[in-house]
Amino acid sequence: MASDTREQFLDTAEALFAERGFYGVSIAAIADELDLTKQALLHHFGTKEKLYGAVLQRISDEFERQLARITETERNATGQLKAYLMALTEEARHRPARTQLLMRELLDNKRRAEAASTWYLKTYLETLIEMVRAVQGWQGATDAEAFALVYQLLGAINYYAVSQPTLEGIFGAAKLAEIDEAFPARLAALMDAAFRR
Amino acid sequence: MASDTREQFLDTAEALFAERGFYGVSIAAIADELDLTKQALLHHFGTKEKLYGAVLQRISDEFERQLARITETERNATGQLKAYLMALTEEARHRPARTQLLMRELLDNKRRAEAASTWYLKTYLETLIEMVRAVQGWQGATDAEAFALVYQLLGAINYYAVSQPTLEGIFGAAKLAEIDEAFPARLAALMDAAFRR
DNA sequence: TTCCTAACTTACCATATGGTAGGTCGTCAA
DNA sequence: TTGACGACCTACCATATGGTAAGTTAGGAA
Repeated sequence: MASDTREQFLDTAEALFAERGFYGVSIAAIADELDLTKQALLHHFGTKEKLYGAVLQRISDEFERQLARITETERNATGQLKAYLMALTEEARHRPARTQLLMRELLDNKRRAEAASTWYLKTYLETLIEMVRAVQGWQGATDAEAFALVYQLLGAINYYAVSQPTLEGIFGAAKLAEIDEAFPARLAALMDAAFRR
Repeated sequence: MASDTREQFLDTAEALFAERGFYGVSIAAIADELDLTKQALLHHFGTKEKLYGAVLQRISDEFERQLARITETERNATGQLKAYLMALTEEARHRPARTQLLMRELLDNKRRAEAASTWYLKTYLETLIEMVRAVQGWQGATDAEAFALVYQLLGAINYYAVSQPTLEGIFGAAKLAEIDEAFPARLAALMDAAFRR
């Protein structure tokens, strides 16, 4: 099927870009993975940049869907925020590539500075700030305070997620598994402590 | 002076690698910055990989020195850990390139998987875990718990540091300055909350 | 049957890249 | 004065890369 190939391109591109970064991957390498030529890829996406953009777009869409799903499910604000951040942790653990890619994007963003690459964060962050505001004791917080809180938690989650391979290299798989088990509980504790005011 | 050129190469290499990543920078570009040819660079460092290694090495050395300095200065354990993490925040803010570079290294590490690139983290993390253990109420913590705590705080700090340019793009310089001011206090609060047990 | 289009392919190209080979030149010790 | 050496440079090269040009082929509409 036609759109099937396109989707497969997006999958492999996402995985490879996450692993090696934009400059670390050639379009030929991506195409090879599917036993196609790079011209097939160019046929679908035009340029390498556009392919990369399409990968980000797809992630952004899924992000928004996920956030929406949780705000609908959970009732109270604190629960929502907590549930969302824990879901993010879970997601980051079992699909690390995505988190890696976004971290790279964060790093490269300055140069590739079109507004196009920040959209996915803006509304997302604003939603989270709103959620903090709804937490007991945080109604009066300034934007900056609410942002700082939420960003610190995001940092705790994403930094850890991205470190997995390196940590495995340092401590070994067994030790990492232990840490991996302790992490969510510690995170929950951190969140509770952070919300208290 | 001879070693002066070498040091200058390290400086520019560090800045450029931080900004664009290993594959995003050519050795010619680095040399250009100093009005030298890439052969001058190769003369000093042999290969691009070795240059990169030298950059990391230098950072690692300074890291260790800084950690040592603080463990000597501060007396009680909680104060040490807190002081160190706040210093890290400060450092990350006014020298973001370094933090960026280490974040990239974290991401690329899997592929460039020689032990050589993890050394700088291992002893460093172990020291921090020891410090957590010395905090009141944390003596009985498992390695995994202490690690999780410390890593969550490192994540909060580094993720934020690395996000500066992107955040400026999203919120504008004025808003970012506000956030930047609120951040340390929130971080201190988060740490206090996290230590309490 | 004919025609059009999407989904590819092979050929080709300009440019960039990391690295080698072999110099030049100034400084400093013998 | 000479000779060695470090710090550079010019010339060169094989390879990889993103992208263009010009096909080929299968399938569906007219």
